[in-house]
Amino acid sequence: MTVRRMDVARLAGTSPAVVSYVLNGGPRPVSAQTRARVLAAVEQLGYRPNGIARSLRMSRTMTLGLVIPDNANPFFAELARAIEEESFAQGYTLLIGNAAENDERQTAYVRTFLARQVDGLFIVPAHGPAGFLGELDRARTPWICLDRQVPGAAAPGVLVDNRGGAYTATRHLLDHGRRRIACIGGPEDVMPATDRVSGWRDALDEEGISRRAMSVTHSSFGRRGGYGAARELLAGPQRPDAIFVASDEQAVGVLRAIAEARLRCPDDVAVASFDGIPGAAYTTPALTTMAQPFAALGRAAVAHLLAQPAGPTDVLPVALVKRGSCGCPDPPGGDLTGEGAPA
Amino acid sequence: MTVRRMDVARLAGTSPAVVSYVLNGGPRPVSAQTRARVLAAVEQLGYRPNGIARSLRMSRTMTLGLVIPDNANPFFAELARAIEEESFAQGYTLLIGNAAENDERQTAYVRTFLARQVDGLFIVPAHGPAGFLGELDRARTPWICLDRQVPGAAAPGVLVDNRGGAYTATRHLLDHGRRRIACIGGPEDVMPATDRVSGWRDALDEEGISRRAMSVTHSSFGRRGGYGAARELLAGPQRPDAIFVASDEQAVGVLRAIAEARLRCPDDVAVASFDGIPGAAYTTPALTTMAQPFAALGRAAVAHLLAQPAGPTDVLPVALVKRGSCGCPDPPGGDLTGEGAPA
DNA sequence: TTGTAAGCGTTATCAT
DNA sequence: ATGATAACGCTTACAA
Repeated sequence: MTVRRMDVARLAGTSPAVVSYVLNGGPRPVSAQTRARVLAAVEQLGYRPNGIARSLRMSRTMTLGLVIPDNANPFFAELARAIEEESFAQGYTLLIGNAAENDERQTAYVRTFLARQVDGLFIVPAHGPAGFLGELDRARTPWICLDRQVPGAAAPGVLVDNRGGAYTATRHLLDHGRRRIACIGGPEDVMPATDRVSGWRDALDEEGISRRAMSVTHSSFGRRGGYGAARELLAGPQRPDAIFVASDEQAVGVLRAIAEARLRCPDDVAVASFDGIPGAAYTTPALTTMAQPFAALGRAAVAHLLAQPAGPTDVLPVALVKRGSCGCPDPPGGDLTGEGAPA
Repeated sequence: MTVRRMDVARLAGTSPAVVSYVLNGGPRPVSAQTRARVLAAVEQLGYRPNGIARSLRMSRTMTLGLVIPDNANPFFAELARAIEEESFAQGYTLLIGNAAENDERQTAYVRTFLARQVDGLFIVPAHGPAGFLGELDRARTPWICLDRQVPGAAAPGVLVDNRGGAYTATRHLLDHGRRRIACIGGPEDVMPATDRVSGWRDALDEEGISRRAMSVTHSSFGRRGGYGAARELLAGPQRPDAIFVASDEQAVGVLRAIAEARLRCPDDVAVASFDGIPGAAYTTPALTTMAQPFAALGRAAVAHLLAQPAGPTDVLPVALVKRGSCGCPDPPGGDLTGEGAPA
């Protein structure tokens, strides 16, 4: 059908194996003369090795899989980007599956990725049931969790310091003199969000602020969730003078709600959030946020997955990025952080 | 090594071929009894067919490849999302390669995707040289261009009505009574941007506005490019009362520049842009934009790629979405358009 | 209705 | 240094 390795061998007047040795640089030496003839034949015929056949033979595909809950969410998109970057650097192609917050799709992706014999699997478990675990337990494929841990399984993962980061952000709001600091968290039981709520609480506890004065609102992730939660919060009896928001994406909605309520940020209500997505640098005012180390996360994730045997769960630090929403001076033109490349 | 089809056959007391017939529902019928035994054996052994071997045999991988110039750009991210969605619906897995605006990476991705025997390839050609063409000409793999056309090759593609859309947006600005409508385009020679500049010019021509009064600034795509271009424009001698911006992403930067110049949008300077990315609904004010039909683009792209023989280039319409930046009432809480799902 | 066997294109292990 | 040949795991045509 297409041009096969044997065709090249024939044209070069040698055997198929030698063609492989030339193309793969081993494992056996080839005389310079034959090598030249082979290369010429490859060029002439436009021969391209069939990676599928190679994978079958080698039982390695040089492919990794990543399943994320929702690629419309900039945080996951950025995480995927970082992992793709590092995978590419390591010679792997990355398969990305978008579960769209749907356990069936999540499981379907794990299944097809496994069927495609990926060499490893990254999973950011969607909120809710984890049917994919059933697919994984029989398989020999290594896999790790990212961003969150899945309740049942004891798979290692790569996480960030959610609690400590939230503490730092809230502490910074306190340092700006804010005292009535509300919290807009994620859905009730989603892991990174609950840890962030804990960090916020730690900071207020330390300051001796009574728990009764601590307002926590649970909202879905996403701009809309943040918008809705903030609307209620701002219309309530005890208007906060600051809000710690569990994600940048929600914070974008919060900013919008503040503007619609004819309040000013940061003057009336200061805001600090979490994630450090690129878009956080270009809101008005720009968002003060705990930036996740995306590039480092990508490197850690790939290294962790490929490591044999797998090490314990990695916890990476997050960094406070001060911009206008907390009351710090708003850097002009957004800052360089997270600037998208031209296109 | 792992559990093979033959192991299942042995346990079920039948032949390997029958196992295939059961699992693939054909091509030959299997008695209900044997079918049950096979299924039980599959379940008991946790057998999962090896997709690589299957692909090799079938010379079909049920995989499509997509190469985009820059996945940090929300427009391409959204396009990728739409294509992934439709590919998944059609039973295909999508391989996404991020060229990072680098022709070498672009070519590398085309090469590896071809080596992996993808059944088809979508390419959004990066600005600049197109080394990937060399990889493609020998290959039998079908491929199409998206968003832009590549100068050399005569590959069909799926595009949108850039010129007409830009005309509509500019016309809308004129209808708001604006007359000094500047244009912030993309890099000099990038196709969709030049067409959009043409559409803007069409509208002003029609209105009888002299070409000398038409200010066009070329900037890189991305927020930073838009920000920089707008800064200069607003500091210039003849401040425009409206700006047509070639992409939403640039428009975000433009909005920021307007705010920093202590001007108000839309009162002092109205803005309309192009693409309809989700983020455009959550700026302050929200962006009036020509929305690309992402879902339809995804469907058209997949259908086009899989169609044999390939049809002519598709051109899809774009739709004016009126929000606050042009002077129309700003819908509260952003509108539903492009709302990210929770995560 | 079921068993057998020939490939798919590669790599690696034999001999030579 | 090189030429045959046996897998890798699957699908399907053909024989029984």
